[in-house]
Amino acid sequence: MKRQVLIYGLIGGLLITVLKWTEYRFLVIEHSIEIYGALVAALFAGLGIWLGQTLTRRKPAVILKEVPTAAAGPFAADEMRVSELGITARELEILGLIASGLSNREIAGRLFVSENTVKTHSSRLFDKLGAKRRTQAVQIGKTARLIP
Amino acid sequence: MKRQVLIYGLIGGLLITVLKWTEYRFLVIEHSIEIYGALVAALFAGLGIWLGQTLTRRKPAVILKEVPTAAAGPFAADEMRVSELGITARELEILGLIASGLSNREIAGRLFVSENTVKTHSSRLFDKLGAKRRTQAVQIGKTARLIP
DNA sequence: TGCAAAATCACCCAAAAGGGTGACGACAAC
DNA sequence: GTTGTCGTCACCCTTTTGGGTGATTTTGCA
Repeated sequence: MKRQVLIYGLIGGLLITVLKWTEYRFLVIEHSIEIYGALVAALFAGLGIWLGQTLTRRKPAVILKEVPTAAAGPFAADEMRVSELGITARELEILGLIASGLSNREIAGRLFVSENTVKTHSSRLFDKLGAKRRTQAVQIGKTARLIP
Repeated sequence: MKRQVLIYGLIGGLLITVLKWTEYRFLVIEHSIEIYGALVAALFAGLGIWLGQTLTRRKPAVILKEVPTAAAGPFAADEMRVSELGITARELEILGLIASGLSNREIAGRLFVSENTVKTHSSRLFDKLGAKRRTQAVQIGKTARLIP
């Protein structure tokens, strides 16, 4: 972050210098306001694009859409709460498989990983959900709309 | 969308007008190139930012927030299937407690019976449901509408 | 009243689940 | 280059769960 501020400052100074130079340069050539303006415009347009991309890079645009449950359409996990709880995609996946009644071994087989890995994931999952048992994790996950 | 295009057009026209005005205004006042440049710079920086954000915007993540199904009155177990499977009231009660995430010990405490009793009940329950685990029993119970 | 079903409990054993720790590689971010 | 997160896996140990067997008491109903 500090480096960025420094770089911005340097670029600013450079720009001012360039501007001063062009100013003197073109002031003697008279018919230059248009060119000058275009130059500045192009320059700052580029800077603006770069700024826009840089500063807003990581913020995902989220549109909340309320939908009546009605016909129980294709379920979509409440990403709000998922990220709130810091639950990863893998953990959510495993929560779903637990909810469908699979044992750790069966989950491991289905995901092509070791049983220990499944246990690690579920451990961390229970921690994040505040659950002591898989049944409790399922219950919490359902009321929090993490799983159907 | 059409409204937005219109508004953009209007803003553009307005900007052009303003620019023209400032151009004439400042051209007579001589020392105005800096102000003019700064204005154009700020303008195009803003435009650049807008462009950067617009052109590189990710598809907005649409989160479907399901509204709790209206009413969905007090749950009533499907007695048809209960009697079909030969599930007793006590067993159904225990299935509900299992689904709510309680351990056998906690269920025993809540029902004022021994843990062994709970285990026998749940054993017979799993047998009747064809479940090997409590999570599976919960899943089966839910799809069979034995529990909410 | 007597029987069958249901509910209760105990004991043993095996399997599954869970807690804790440590480690490693991949990968993105700063 | 360093840091942090994620996913992966192993090992050890405890708790929970489930299976099997047997037994006693309650209860609903014929």
